[in-house]
Amino acid sequence: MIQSPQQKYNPKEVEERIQKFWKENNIFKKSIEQRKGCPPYVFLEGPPTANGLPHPGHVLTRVMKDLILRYETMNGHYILRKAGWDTHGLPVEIEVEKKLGLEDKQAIETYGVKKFNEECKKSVFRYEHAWVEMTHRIAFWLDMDNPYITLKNEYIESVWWSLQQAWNKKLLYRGHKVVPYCPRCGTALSSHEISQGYKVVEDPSIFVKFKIKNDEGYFLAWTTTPWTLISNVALAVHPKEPYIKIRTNGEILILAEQRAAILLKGQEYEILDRFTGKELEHKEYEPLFSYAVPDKKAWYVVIADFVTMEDGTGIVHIAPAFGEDDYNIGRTYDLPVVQLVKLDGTFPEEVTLWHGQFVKDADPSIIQYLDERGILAGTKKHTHEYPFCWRCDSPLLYYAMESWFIAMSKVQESLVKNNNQIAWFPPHLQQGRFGDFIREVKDWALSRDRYWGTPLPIWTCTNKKCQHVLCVGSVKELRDLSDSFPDNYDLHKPFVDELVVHCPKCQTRMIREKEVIDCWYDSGSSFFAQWHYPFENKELFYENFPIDFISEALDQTRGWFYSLLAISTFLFDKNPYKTVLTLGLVLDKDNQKMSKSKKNYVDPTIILDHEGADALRWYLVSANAPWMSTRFYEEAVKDTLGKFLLTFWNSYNFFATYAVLDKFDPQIGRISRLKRGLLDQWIWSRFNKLVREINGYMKTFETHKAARAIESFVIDDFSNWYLRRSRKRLWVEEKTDDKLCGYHTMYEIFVGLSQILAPFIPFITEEIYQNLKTSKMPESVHLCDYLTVDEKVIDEELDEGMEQIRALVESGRALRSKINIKGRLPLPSASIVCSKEIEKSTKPLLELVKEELNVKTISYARNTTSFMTKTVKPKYSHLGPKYKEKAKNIAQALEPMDKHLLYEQLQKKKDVILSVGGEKITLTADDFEIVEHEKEQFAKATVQDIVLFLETTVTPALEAEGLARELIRRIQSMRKELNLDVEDRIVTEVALDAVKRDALGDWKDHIKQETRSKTVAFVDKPSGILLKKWMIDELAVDIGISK
RNA sequence: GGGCCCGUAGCUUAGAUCGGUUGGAGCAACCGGCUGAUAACCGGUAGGUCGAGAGUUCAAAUCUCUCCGGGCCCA
Repeated sequence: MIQSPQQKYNPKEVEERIQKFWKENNIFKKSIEQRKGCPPYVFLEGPPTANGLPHPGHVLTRVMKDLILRYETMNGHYILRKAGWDTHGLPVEIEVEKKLGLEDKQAIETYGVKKFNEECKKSVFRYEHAWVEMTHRIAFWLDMDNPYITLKNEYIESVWWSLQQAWNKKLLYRGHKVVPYCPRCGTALSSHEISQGYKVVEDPSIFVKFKIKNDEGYFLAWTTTPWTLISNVALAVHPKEPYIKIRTNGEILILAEQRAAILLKGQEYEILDRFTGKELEHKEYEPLFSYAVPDKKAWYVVIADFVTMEDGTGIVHIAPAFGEDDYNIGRTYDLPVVQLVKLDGTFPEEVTLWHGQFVKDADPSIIQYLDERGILAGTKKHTHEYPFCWRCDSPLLYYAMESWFIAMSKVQESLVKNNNQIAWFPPHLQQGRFGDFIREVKDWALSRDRYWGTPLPIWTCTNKKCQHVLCVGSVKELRDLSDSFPDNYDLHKPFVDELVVHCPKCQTRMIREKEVIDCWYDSGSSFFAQWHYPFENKELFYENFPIDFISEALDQTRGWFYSLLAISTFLFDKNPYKTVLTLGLVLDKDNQKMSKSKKNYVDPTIILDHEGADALRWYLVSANAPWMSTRFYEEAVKDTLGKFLLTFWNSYNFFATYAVLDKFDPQIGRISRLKRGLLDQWIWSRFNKLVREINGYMKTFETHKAARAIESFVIDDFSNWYLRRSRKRLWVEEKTDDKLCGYHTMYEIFVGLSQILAPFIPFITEEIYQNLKTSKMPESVHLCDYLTVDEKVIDEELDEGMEQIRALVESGRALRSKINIKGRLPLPSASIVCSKEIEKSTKPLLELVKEELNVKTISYARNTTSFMTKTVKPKYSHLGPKYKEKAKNIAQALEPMDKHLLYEQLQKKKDVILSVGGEKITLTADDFEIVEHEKEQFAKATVQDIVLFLETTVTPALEAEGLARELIRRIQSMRKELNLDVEDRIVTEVALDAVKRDALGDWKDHIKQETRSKTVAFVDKPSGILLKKWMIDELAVDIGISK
């Protein structure tokens, strides 16, 4: 039996109650179990790190994931929803460093790596509770009891296995990576660390001459880091740009033509030769310094696209140890990596002149030295951004560090191929940001010289003669290689480093490479490592690969979305996921990124407490396309609550209140839909159209459009039209068929709405469903199947007719307001002028118009003639030039004439003869404009192809009826003021003007009935428990009512 | 510095793929009305250099270029 719902919607209370219901009845578990054996829809959770509090952005991601997963579950898919935690990485270490007051790596070593890593392990779950709580409150159904965790031995073992695969495929190699490095802290900085420390500084920039080998003249190069010249190994030019050889001041120089024009402006120079950069390739020059002893060919010209014509000379000095571009071009040309700078940022012994000096401090001295040797062509101050250490404020050096790489460039074609198999939402990312990235993919710098991470499983034999290197791919392998491998182990530093591992070739002790790996590799391995594949769960893995759906925010494009694809590509040569939904960022009210330092951070729990999870979810889903950034602030969620959720709740409340009153039972007396009235058929047709529309939008993740379609259905079609139009039939006391049809239709729509809305707003829909469901229906709305459209019930003609009817009603009401005739005053008739087609589609619904417009009769006409009259108006632009000064007199003569008669005369006789100042003047139709307007007793409104006329003559009878309605309304509002029950009966006494009293005689019974009065008496002095004086227009009325 | 996305009324937005009459809604404001479900509803009024400028065109919110602002990613 349907129960009376709460009048006020209290989100927190409803949500807590529903959570309890789900928990007690294991609904989440059942929603998965019940689909066992159904086609799977594989989802992979992008693991968050729980060492920080969840952010509104995380809420959005979780809401969107939940929406899609609930939707697909209801559509009959079996979906596992394993949670995951990302636990390694530098941010974790930094948090712990701060907490323990450790300043640098040395301090960590002193503190003890074991203790440090234990702290890290604790730290990663510091806010786990907050994450679990948030996930729970927004109702993201996720199996958080069995998450994958990247720090677990099993997880690490799977990662090791994959690294061994890379090793076996010869993709894992040791090389150099140029990183921003702080010489004081002795550590490389991650990109997010350096982005905090850019400053604008002024540095010396110098022009240097490099003597061409076996030829006269010099290459003129430019640099802002003179200290790197000592490690110079090449010069780079742009392949396509023109270069010139010139003679100026008795010197021969080569530089870019464009740059010469700017640098040597006003100076005289003679152009000796002209060529493209490409032609200079491999031309040799003499080194500036003799400190470097390269092991490979060096000191020649290379070509590179990154050379710009915006500054410098178009010739760039290359030192592969100190610049990423330099390093990459060095790899292309197999240049030596000359690195004449020590880790502490000073020059080593071989650089005799500046030995022991900090490189940046040595710049002036180097410049002076070059000048003395006559190879300095000029200096210039250069202002640019330069990174500084956020910790100690030292200038950072770009510095080539030894690093392990995965040779992604070798599988670039597969990456592109596999990317093309993925359905990207929004599509532009596939070939845009992401496609660009993988087309120019660089080798993945995998290793991090840090502590808290998956250890790189590479061991090297310490025997100088052997030097065997191996990559371990399982715990068993490692155990077999080592002495005394304990039962209790933890595959982190320092355990792995302390193991005594023997070389399988010479039995000498092997030492592990000290690094850990990039934590992006950890999370990118989740698609197999979550199952401990290939050591366990092989079948589970194959059932869940490739993944159907992943979704994260835009910043993951080159993060997790890439690391998954990269790893899957070299392991399986397959795209790991079929569909990826990229979400926009969540910004604050002013479109600014949320951050704690800016204090514009909105705490989601406040909104959850005030507006509730459903309002929050609905706002996030309906506000914007998922891939667009969304502003997030409480006021916006509040609007959503008021606009949509409360309307939904109140219409449900209205229905349920009456259903309870009438003891409506959905299982009794159901009337076939075809036998129901047109209004019922119409709303059912609309509802099915809505279902069709939603399913279309959900396929393309246009969740905002789906949400808005539902919103407009609920508010406009269902609440404001269907329910409003249905109110009267519920007020009837006896159980009419019409009333029953209404109840059944409303019931079916509410059940249907709770089902289609369930993935969006899981709480309120469950609340409604629980009250409405019969014992034959699934125990939770989340165990129902999603609705599919019933095309048969969609009636386009009815729909169109209703559209026209609603447009008519609207314009009719506007018309009444324009001519100032209140809606309560009945009018004798309305006429609709329209085509036969429109008549056909609107005729069955005409009763609605009649009631809404409060007219006695309504009829159709094909044309407007009987309502309009045509008149003429003198056309002064015509009469003026023709009659000059007489025109004024003509106008005067026309003035008193009946313009309609004039029109008719012009129609019949074609002319009109006037006598003006004794002169006869003949005017023809050309001299007039025809003006059309409605006859006096009609008011006219036009909607599209329909013209509506209201007859405005009010008879005394109509006036009496209008007055009766005015009285009813006032008595009703007094009932409301007394807070009476709908069923309560009252005694009504009314005092009003005697004439009106007589006129109202016929309406007394009607008033009695409408106001549920036992008696209605016209008296001189009304009595009652509530007495009120009213003014109805000019008429004073006193009313008294009592129970 | 480079790449990508975004910019429409005070706010939230439709319209942009494919140029075509006067750029639609909702919220908020104001005026009027209605109300025995509603924090609602109905009618009206006001509110727009469609981020700016230039170009293409008979015609640009829509196409092109430049610039400005915001965001993300990469340097």
